[in-house]
Amino acid sequence: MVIVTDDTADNKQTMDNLLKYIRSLTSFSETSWELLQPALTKKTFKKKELLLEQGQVCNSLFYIDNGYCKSYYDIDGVQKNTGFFFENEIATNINSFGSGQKSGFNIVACEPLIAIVFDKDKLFQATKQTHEIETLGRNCIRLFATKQEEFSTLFKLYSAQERLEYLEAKYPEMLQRVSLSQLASFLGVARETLSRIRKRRTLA
Amino acid sequence: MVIVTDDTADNKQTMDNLLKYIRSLTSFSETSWELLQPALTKKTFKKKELLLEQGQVCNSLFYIDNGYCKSYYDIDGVQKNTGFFFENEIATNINSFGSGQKSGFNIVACEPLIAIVFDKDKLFQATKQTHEIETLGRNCIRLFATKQEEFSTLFKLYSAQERLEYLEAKYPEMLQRVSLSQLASFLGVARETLSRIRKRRTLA
DNA sequence: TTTATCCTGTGATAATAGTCACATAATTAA
DNA sequence: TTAATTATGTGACTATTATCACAGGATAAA
Repeated sequence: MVIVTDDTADNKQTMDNLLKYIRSLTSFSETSWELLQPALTKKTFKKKELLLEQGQVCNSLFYIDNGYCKSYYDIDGVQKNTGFFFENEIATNINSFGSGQKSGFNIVACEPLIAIVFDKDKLFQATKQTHEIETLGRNCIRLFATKQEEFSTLFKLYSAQERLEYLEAKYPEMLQRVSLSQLASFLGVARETLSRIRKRRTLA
Repeated sequence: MVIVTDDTADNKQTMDNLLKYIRSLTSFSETSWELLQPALTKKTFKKKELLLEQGQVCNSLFYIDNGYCKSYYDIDGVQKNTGFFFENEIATNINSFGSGQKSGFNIVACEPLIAIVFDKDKLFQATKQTHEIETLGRNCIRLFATKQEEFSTLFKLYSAQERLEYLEAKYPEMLQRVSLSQLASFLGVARETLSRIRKRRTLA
């Protein structure tokens, strides 16, 4: 028995994953998919490799096929994490991408990463061809907005411990894959504090 | 000299404001503007009147022409503010509007409010007619996402005092128009704490 | 394997923020 | 105008979190 595992087959799988993701968001014809192709490039990143660097303009959307990445600000040499992006999510700086302003944060691969990069200019070309691509874009941004709103609300409504419990309930994968110190930064608490909160919870 | 101040003139002014706002976001032809009309209704709200109620599905976008409103969660009878929306902003629950899920929060007029309501179904009809309306929608959501991201980042990067200073620098209008106790909730601190932070700052 | 690096846990202490109580000021309604 | 309501300031005290220091464990690289 021969199992095909060459690059071509891998690429096909990755592209299939993306199409499946897209179709989970909106109806998407074969024609739209063909029109979208010129905007797409498969790309791999090594662990710790930057997808986006602070000070640069973000001209890409990154569909995460495998691995995960995070966004972070560098504040006086300390990394403050603001988001984690796993499989079947889009990572980007939506503000920089949309407005052309410089990005205030970095995006870095936390594991070896397989992504499909959407080129902004080519995507906008494709967008003009069909409503489906435009609708896709709108839905992607809406999901992004919803998530941001969700996390910003977390801080207004809940204590650090409640925020942790929320993530445990709603994003268990994040807890599994992200280290305590990385998560602490995202939750806006010191790692020591998160360690103690976790201990309190396992005792109680 | 006769100054025309009847309803018709008022409506025209409000509509003109909206068109100006739209054209600040994207190019928008007279044709698109005409196509959009069926989706629009001018509406006024009294102070404390609800634009959106928790548990209802949000089927509207509210362009704020005059006055301001806020979004808040009711947690055990206590109002926790999550957003303020002033003139030339769009207030809505983007998640509920986009997904059809019930809203988890309320939106209420904090002053007598003049708004233009976008009806969802009619807006979607209009969206199919021209790319410009779809692009407008995408830009509105992007602005919304950017703002949510900005505020959620605030909590991860800054202390309560730094968050206040950020608002003072970037959204001075909010400080002017929103009372201390309302703002405290938005900043995720007790009103007493915000009062003391403010005192510390005026002394220093 | 061995070293180096990173991650986690924990004590001690300081800083920050929350809660309760109450006085006063400001605003709104009668 | 007066009364009622709402908003703010502040003291006292408690709770939570940050910071520093250091030890031990896990992981990765040589």
